[in-house]
Amino acid sequence: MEGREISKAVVTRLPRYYRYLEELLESGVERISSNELSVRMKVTASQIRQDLNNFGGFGQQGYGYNVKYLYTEIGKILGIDREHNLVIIGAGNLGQAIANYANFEKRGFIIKGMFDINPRLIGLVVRGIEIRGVDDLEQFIVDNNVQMAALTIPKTKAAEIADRLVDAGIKAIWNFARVDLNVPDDVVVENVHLSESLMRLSYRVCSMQDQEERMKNQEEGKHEKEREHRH
Amino acid sequence: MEGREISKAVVTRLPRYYRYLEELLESGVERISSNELSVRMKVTASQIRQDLNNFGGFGQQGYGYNVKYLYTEIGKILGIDREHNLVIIGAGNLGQAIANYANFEKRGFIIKGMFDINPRLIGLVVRGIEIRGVDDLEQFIVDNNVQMAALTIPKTKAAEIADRLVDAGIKAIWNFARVDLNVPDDVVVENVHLSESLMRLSYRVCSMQDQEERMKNQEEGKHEKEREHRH
DNA sequence: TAGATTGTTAATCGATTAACAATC
DNA sequence: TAGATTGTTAATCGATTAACAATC
Repeated sequence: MEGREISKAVVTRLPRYYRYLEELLESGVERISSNELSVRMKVTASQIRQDLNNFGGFGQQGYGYNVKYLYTEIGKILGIDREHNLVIIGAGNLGQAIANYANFEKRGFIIKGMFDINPRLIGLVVRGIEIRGVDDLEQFIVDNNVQMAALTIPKTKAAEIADRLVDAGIKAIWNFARVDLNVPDDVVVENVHLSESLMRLSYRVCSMQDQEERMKNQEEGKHEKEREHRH
Repeated sequence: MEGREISKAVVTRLPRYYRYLEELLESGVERISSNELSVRMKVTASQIRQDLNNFGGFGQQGYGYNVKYLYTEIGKILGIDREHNLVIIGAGNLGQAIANYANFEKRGFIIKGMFDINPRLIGLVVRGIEIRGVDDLEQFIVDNNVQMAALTIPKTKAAEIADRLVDAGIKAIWNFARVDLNVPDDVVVENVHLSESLMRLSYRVCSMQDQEERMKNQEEGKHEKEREHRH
């Protein structure tokens, strides 16, 4: 049962719905139609209804969607209602940034431990969490029932650590290292490749410039022609 | 001319090609066929050829692609061959993580300045860059010919700062704040919504668990039936 | 030349949008 | 009840894959 596979595109959009519903909730909006929401989010109402109906009928004809109810339901779908025990591997700036992001705890992501290879970091305390050496790693994961790991270490060490995490029973890796990890089918990896993100930005700003350049040249070409005509 | 619009999906994949080509280059591989590359990258050879041919014919029949040439050309397409002056707004852990990521400079992204609102951070020096107060912001952007800004501040301040950046002439915003920014058409925004990324991971690990649960139940159901049959 | 592999066209697949009957 | 808006089916659009002629 429940055989339908949810497309990747839909999963990508779910957290964005969640965020907009949170904003609506905070500003005291009780109900919203797919049409109103579509205007705010700059997507089609049709897409919103299609997306939501992958998971069930959360709305009511003639009324729309109850904001609080829909918010809660999407939270359940995303697994935000459960608790996820997390370790952070790599206690550099990025690892610490994640550790300090308080909102994560609010959503059920509990940082159980931080690890690093650098002996100068080991023993330091960030947000009440002691930074440990990676020797402990496997035992710690088992003892603390850790399910997820954020990987904020250089790519050179990432593959090796990922293997150890998987062997220790980790089921989800949030990968910030600049490599694609090879893991078994029952382990999920979510990549945050910051350098790729920055390159996309670079591509887009450059192609925007090129476009403006072309339009300007076109303008000049027109003027050129006009001048020619006058001769 | 050059009127064909490149699809978002293609742009997303380009930096990944770039990364794989870099690896090949580093390991001394001179030439590669779309087929070999497709195996490494776990995509179809057809997709690789289609993607690349959006920008021109970089390969040669019977030979494949010259790794170094293709790497350079994709670099040009991504704008990595040019220099981009960058400021970081928000000098917290995340801002510092970006400032410390040396690779960015290697690819032509030059961090001209860092800014923060927190007076306790102002005056500190990170990687040789002094953290400034935001009063300076507009003047600094103009004086230093800054084109891009990384926004690593809380969502409450993000919209206001984004407006100021745009007014000062910024053309690209790398947005880490948990909001969608409203900017004019000629300004590009690349979002890195970490909380959404983590929720996607959560979704996927939960649906993986559910799936395994279902399979287990199915197994048990089968055994149940077998037991019934024996009676 | 023969073999390999591209560039490109055509076929397929999936995702998005439109439309509307169902129903609150 | 009448009006509004969903849930869902059908139509459209775009992206991916397959196939193959061109050509190195």
